[in-house]
Amino acid sequence: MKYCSISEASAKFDIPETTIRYYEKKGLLPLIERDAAGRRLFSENQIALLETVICLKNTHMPLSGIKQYIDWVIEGDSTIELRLQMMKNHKQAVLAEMSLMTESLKGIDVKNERYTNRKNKGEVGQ
Amino acid sequence: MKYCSISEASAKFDIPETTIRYYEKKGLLPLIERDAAGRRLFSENQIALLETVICLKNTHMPLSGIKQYIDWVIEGDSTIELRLQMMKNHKQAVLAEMSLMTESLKGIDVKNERYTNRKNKGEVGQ
DNA sequence: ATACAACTTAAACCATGGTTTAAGTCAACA
DNA sequence: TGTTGACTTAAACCATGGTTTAAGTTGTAT
Repeated sequence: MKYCSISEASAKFDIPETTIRYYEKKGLLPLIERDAAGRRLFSENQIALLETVICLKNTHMPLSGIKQYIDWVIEGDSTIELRLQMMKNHKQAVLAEMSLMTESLKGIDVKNERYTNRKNKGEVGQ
Repeated sequence: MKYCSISEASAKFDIPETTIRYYEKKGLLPLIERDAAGRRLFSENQIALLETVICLKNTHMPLSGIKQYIDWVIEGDSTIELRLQMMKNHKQAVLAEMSLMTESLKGIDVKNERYTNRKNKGEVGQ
């Protein structure tokens, strides 16, 4: 199996090494191996897990939630139903958040149009 | 003109009164009037401004950015171009963020499908 | 008139998600 | 051999976005 260093993992996902160490300390990246000098060695499995962590982070799951998910991964196949349910709930939350963002963007656009109109008409206000 | 109390504003937008006071303190809600007892009175204009603040917050603009925007609103029509440009940039940032969220959701889905397959096939792994 | 709910303030406190610092270890190259 | 650069650690520090606390004022209902 191919291993990679923390600097390679950092470059691969464009996140600081400090953040990777922080995630490990928080329990989001368990079971990372070390070389003779104590340096982290990321297996392909660990890289896949880190990618999952990043996907969950990108969709605004709190680190505590990500940790719960990772704990279930470590626990094994008995937790697959729990994980699927968690992901289902999370996906709904993300879609709701994106809806809110879309609605809020619309609200902002409405004001922008007012500005643009005012610019041409010389009105005053917010 | 119709005025409303902090509790009415709080109810209208479903945000805590403490948060509204915090926003005022941070300069996001300037020029709020007071009654004889020193209580906040929100004019329709203020309510519209609060709605803008909330739209910007919902789309993850930092409070410091929202304050800049509000400062420009207060400054008057000479800042309309600046505001339009800011909103244009912000909108691009929000669309990029939503893209990343959508991509990350896909990444999560791929893993979920693997789980579902494994559940049926009895494989092992993340 | 008195009790209650709703309001006021400034300041301390809190959670989240990192980042920075200080001190040290190690491998490889000149 | 020594110095350079990448790595290690624990712990302190930081920014953001509020929330809570403590102490006090006000308006309305009984």
